[in-house]
Amino acid sequence: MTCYIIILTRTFTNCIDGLMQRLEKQFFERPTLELAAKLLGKIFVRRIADGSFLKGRIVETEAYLGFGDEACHAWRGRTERNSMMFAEPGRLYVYFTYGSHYMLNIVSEPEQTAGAVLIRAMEPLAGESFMRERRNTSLAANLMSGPGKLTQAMDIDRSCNGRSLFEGEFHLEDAPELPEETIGSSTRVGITRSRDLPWRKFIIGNPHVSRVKASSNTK
DNA sequence: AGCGTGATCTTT
DNA sequence: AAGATCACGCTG
Repeated sequence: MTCYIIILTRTFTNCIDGLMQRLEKQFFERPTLELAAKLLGKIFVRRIADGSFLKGRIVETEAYLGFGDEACHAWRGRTERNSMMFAEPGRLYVYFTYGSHYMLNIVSEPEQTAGAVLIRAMEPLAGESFMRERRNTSLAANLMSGPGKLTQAMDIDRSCNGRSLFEGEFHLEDAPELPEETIGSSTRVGITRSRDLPWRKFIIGNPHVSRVKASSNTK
């Protein structure tokens, strides 16, 4: 009997998984700020060398726009570092900062228009032992609760810059749309220019959202 | 609250 | 060639 229930549960779970499709190109073809909110709850997936998967549910993002947003790397135009922000939506923009951290962004806006969504935090869903080893911590809420942490956990570095979410080792899995009242907005973290824009989006109350100094994660 | 870290960009 | 800045994380 117990066995039967387990099999039924498994089957049901697999069905649910089966219904959740890989996100295709059209999903990313929307304004960056809207994309930043719609990405919350979606599942970022990387297949690693041994064939297994690292998965994380996106719980915190920030929007960056080339035009009219002085906090964006591309606000003064194209340079060698920021050029991936001008690519077509659905590619990864990965850069190095503060002498030690890689930042993961998903490119938005049509080709030749700069825009991207910074992935700031994820909730680990698969591959946690791999992540624990890379992060050197045992606490789940410390694996991917920050933009530098999640790239370390998922072994994402400069070599991932420009990779596509529509082929190869990276993709996003769809997930049910979140109720609007579960999504919070705030100003972006760690910037000086254009600091008043409420372009940070997060899932209210989720323990994997990054801790920010003297600000709220509640609204 | 302070500091390591190094690539990138601006200014000389 | 030199200096400033930086979409951060860790220790204390």
